[in-house]
Amino acid sequence: MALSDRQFKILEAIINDYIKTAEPIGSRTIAKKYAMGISSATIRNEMSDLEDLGFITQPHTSSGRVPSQKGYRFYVDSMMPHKSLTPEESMLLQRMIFNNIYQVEQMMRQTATALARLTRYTAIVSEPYLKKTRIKHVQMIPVDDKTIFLVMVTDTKSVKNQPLTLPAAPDYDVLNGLSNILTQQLSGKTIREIDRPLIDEMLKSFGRHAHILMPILGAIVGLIQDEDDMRVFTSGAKNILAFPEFADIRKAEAIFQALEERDALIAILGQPQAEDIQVIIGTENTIDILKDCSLIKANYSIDNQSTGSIALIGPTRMDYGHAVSVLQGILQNIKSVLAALDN
Amino acid sequence: MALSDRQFKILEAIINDYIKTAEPIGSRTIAKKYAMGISSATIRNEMSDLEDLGFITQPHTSSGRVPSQKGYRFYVDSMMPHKSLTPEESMLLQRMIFNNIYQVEQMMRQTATALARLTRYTAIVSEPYLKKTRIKHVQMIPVDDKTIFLVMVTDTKSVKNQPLTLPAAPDYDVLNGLSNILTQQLSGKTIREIDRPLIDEMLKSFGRHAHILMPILGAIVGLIQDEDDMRVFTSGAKNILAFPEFADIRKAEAIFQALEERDALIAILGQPQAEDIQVIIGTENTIDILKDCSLIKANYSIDNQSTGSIALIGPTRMDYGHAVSVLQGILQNIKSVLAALDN
DNA sequence: TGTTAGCACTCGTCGGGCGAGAGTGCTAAC
DNA sequence: GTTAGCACTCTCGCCCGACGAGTGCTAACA
Repeated sequence: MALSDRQFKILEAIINDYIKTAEPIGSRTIAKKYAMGISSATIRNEMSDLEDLGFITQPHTSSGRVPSQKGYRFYVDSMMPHKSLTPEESMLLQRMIFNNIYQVEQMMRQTATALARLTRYTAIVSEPYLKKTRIKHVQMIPVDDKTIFLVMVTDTKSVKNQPLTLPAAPDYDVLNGLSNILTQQLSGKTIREIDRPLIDEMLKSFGRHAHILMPILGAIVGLIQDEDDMRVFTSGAKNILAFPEFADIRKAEAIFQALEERDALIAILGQPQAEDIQVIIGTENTIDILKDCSLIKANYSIDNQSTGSIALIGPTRMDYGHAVSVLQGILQNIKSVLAALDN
Repeated sequence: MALSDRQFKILEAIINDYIKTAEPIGSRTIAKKYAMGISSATIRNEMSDLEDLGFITQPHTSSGRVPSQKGYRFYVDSMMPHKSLTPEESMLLQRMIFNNIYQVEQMMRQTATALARLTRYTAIVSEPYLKKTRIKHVQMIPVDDKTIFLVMVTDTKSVKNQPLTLPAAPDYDVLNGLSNILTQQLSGKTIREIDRPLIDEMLKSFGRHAHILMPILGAIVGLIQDEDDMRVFTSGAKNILAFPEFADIRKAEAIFQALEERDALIAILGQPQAEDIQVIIGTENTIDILKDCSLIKANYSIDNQSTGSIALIGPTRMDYGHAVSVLQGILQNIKSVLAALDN
């Protein structure tokens, strides 16, 4: 079901044009503007096929075509131009980011500002942080044969809990024993201090229940990450208003709302992923507010311990190529600045 | 030119109604809704007079009346109801502000959030800060017979200058002498350290030029405040979108832009004023972006040295009574929290 | 003299109708 | 397989008239 060369070119033209103009694009326009030596009628036939394949849609009969979510996905995966920053952009970036950096917080702010300015989208940046909350007590409680409750008390005197589904949950006595082991081994530790030897030791103590240790540790880390507050900065929220897709104020309002709430921002940034730069288009995002938006996201880390994320939010009709290149450029800068700060 | 009792009541009705509905209000509506025992025709006559007096205007012939800026000013000065917080509001406020306060920054954030939530306007809060930049050198340069240039060098090696208009500017030699006195007395000092005895001493040294000392000191303090960076928090920017007066996205955009720029925010907060709570309506504000808005502003201080501001931005059609009462309530809370933190 | 009813008038809004324009799908010919 | 041509669809902007809210003025009334 691969696209023919011509279909590819037509799809590319449609997406590029739509990214620029936000207007549905018709066969005649393509024929004229992109001069590919075929008539508009032929293009119409191809467009009809592209629509059948799900790459483009019509807002209404007898209007031009608009890329669909699948179309954008294909674009990002297979035909996005690999732009690099223009010299002006790089210089601006250097100037903005290295200007007066004397602490991480400031760098994060500047990063967010730079991202928003260069892309004209909305930037979210989370601070890399060192996890510091200490575990005090861990207790597991059986719920049913597959589920247990994990309860944790931290040195900040907060109690957190989370249900946990296991292939087969041990019974009360066993859980109690395991809870004791966990408390003994982890009490007083931050999650940074849970290292390989410690894990190996616990695996041994867990004996035949070793297989449930990692899910439990994962949950504990999650709870603490939740507890540690990570600062999040945004910039360029107002850029949203410039896009015709947000002319309806209520849509914009929902996004502004989210941008003001730390929890919402953290949810948007989500868990760090393995990939370098991730592009999440429209409803690929599970967060409802962003169903009309795309999110471009990257993570960075310092010595694999402390990680932060940077992301861009824009309409699904984003200039993905440019946004990705700016994000990459900034990522480079962050890394070098952080390295410099570390010394 | 005092208003008759009846005119007063009619104006009050118009303003209260308009604050609620954002719709021009006609004579019949007043007659029906506010049952003041006179016919709509009479009200029409009175409204015509109120319009001549400048308190209300018509968006177009044959539409209802809308309060003018002068009308709002009169309302705020003379007829604003003195509301106090509802018990729910006070409790919410207590909960929000005292919840988990362990540092000033967090309190500021929470204050901004609370203000925005309770009023549904946009809140700006600046952190109280200890001025720390030290003066190194002060030099005054004559420009013409009324104006001098004040140039200051600080220990952070930045040079700042500002024109200053005086009733009669001394000539070059005098200014030079006075500059020397200023530099001698102020060098190495922060603005916190400019106290009464020091000022008295300088007044003596200034001799017959004593009267220009205070404006000069004012300018110096201004320049340093400018230099010291003060953190500013905002909350509820998205509330702006809910007002029909900002249905035109471009207006909203300008405000969002300002809310994202620290310098703009500081300009909005402006210099601390003597008054407790200030209401600045529409074009009374010199900042262009806010010409369609009103600003309610208050300052607070710790031992008269370190001051911060809190402010609310809304459409000129604001519920001034409520906003002022919330601001007052929050001010109280800030003061007590700060006092507690101090110990 | 102040108040009111009545009336003519103004102006913005809303909905319907209409033409222009953009774009499509289909058909038939090349 | 490609293209010209054509009928058709749908949106958009425009005009127009009806409607309603509201006014100012006048004349009558207490």
